[in-house]
Amino acid sequence: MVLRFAPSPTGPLHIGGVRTALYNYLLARQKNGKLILRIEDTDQTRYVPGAEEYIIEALTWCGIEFDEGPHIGGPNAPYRQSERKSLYAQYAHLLVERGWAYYAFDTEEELELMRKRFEAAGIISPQYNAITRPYMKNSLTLPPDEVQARIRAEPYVIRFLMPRNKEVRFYDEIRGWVAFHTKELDDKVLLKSDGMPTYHLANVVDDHLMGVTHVIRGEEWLPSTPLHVLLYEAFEWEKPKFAHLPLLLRPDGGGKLSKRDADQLGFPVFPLTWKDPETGEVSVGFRERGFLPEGLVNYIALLGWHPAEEKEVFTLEELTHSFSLERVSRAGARFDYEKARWINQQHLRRMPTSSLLPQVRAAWETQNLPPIPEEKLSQLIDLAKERAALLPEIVEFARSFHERPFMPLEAALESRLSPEVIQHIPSLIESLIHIENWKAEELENVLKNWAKAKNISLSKALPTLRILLTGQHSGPSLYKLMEILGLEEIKIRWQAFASVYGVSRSV
RNA sequence: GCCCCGUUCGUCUAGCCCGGUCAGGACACCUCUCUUUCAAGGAGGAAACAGGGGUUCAAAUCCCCUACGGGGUACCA
Repeated sequence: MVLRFAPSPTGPLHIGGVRTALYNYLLARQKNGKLILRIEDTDQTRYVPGAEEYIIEALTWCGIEFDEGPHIGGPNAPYRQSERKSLYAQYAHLLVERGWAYYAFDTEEELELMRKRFEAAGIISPQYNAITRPYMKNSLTLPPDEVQARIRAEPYVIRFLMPRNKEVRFYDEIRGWVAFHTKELDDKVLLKSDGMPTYHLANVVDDHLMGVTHVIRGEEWLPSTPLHVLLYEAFEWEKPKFAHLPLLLRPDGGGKLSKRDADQLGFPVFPLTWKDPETGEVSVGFRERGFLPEGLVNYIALLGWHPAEEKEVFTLEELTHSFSLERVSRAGARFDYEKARWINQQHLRRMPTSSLLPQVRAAWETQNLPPIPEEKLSQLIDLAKERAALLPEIVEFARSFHERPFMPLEAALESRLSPEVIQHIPSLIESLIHIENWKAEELENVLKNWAKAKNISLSKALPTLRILLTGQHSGPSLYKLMEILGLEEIKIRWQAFASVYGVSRSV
């Protein structure tokens, strides 16, 4: 089983592309097959610098690894179609020889003229086909000697000679039998005037040459599949199996998720942040938003595929075992950011703190936050990961805890303070000093005894204590937080509070 | 316009191929519960077979039509 992912380096890979790559990857791993990355850069006018590197980095981040590709080489090198350019012409000419294709010399203006003329005659969208072909300048209408002269003297394209009236049927692994009629299809250009192949020629030639057995791609390719099927026939090659994945739709369902939606939607559509080299525009990626690759991959796997069991949280490894094309659905799926967050949260909770540590540490440093001991950061991650959906929430929690509360407090926090509780804090500090076993459990005992002794309810005391110690009105267990804070820091924070709020006795 | 693909809770979907369970799960939402708080957790709730015709004792499931949505219709992929 040989599969491939064949993106075009015209910009950042969006999330739909990641899913296509993912499904190819899952199948390749599951069946012990081979996965090839092929760069389809046959349109030189749409080339975007950095796009290829982006694609590779993004897929690598997701954990999608290839067996062959431009970044790692392989027996089928080169893997960029621009570097395979010389290859395609001979195949195009072979088709001409076999009568499946022909030369065409029409200029862009002439094509435009033809369209206008036929439109005026009442044809809705004129194509280069059996009807219009006889009126155009090509090797089927021009005398042979003129054709030869033109081939030598001017640019030309090679077009596929679409059979007049034939039904093309093929089996789609997801949709079942699909049929098209050739009378609806046109004479697609196979080889462009710059010598580059179009996608249609290049993907068929390369898939054949690289031994690809399964073509898994987006649904937008379904309408051109009959052409590809005919090409395999014309070449007398065995065709691969086809599977066309449902599209990833915008949350409103109004079309496929596209690059343009990135900014308006309020959530990323790219795996990594992308800066447009032309406009300088920046689109935030899932990685930068704080998604774990495991979370993102898990979520997008679920868009259009459903596991046989009732389970939703999967590692990449588990996905390779559970995935199957039979359970891919046919209808387009809308991207639900809330659920994506939830899935990510599940992964965050399962992730050992030790593997979260480097990532949090990295974010900590890029934000130039005050130094923090490894041990303490680790303890904070432990507490925070249970309640965070995205990585930055952990960083933010650790930061807000590590930094001393800003005094005076904001009015909203101030209003939650209980003066009665504050009166008794000095005596609490006194008790804390005598604790031998500085652990959350012991702190809980001491606090409870203190509250009892002072005849104040815990539900009144704890919020006030939390605010003056952490500057937050909610968060993880206060006992645990106090354990991490330590006696000295608690004293310091209490003093800072007391000096601003004028509590007479301080410790 | 034409061609192709699609249509089950707000969303992702199970069930459809091989007609017959209160149409199941998850996210989000609501209620209760636990908790010092916010989350998380636990319990419960509301919520869908696009419409119309057939076929059948029986249809979400098979057939046809309609509507709606999407994709394609380039010397773009």
